[in-house]
Amino acid sequence: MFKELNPLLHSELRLAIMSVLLSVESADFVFLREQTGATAGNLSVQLDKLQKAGYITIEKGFKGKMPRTTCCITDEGIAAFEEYVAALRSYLGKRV
Amino acid sequence: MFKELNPLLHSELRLAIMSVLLSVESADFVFLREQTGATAGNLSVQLDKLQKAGYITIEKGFKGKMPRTTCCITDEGIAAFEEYVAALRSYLGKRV
DNA sequence: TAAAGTAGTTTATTTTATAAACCAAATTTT
DNA sequence: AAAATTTGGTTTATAAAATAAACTACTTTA
Repeated sequence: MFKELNPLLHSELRLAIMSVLLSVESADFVFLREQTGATAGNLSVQLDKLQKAGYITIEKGFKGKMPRTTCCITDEGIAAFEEYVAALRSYLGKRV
Repeated sequence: MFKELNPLLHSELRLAIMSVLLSVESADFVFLREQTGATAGNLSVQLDKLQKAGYITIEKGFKGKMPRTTCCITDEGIAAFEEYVAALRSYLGKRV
């Protein structure tokens, strides 16, 4: 009847992160913080979880002298997102 | 950018409960347990939360000698559900 | 009448989300 | 050139949630 909702994606902030990354191919920490409105601490934790799941990649480098963290969604992440949306449909019926 | 997801509805089981109640007008405890696959304990707790939020009504009576708990969605519950779906769209883009 | 089943509730445990505190380096102010 | 502030984060602590396990009360069946 109802499909299971991937608990890693069924989180407001992680869903927002994935949503941003789906639309931009690459986003840095500050951009993600602005777009999602999250606190830096929360963002840091959730990015880590997404990376550990293999849904995003995180690269740390420098822009000039300042640290810069760049995130990209992976193919696996895209697939997981699509599956999450498909699962959601089983709850929302024709509404979506 | 992203709309807030009502935390009361952003829960797999509570969303499933609401989804069932939207489609049937009235459902008893056992039916909800079967449809959602939830344990009785979890279902009991989540029904309570939905009732306290005013999203469903719960009536307790008897079917013969056995207790029977009947649940209905309220207008407020329907409205909250619709709003939740609208908020979800901001995360899912054209996918829904 | 003892065992098993039904319909749930309550309580305890584990997970999760979030915020607060912190750190290191860079920049700005005095 | 110190001192204070800002930037870009991470780590740790706390609050909230989900879930399971244990329990209650009653009924049915053997």
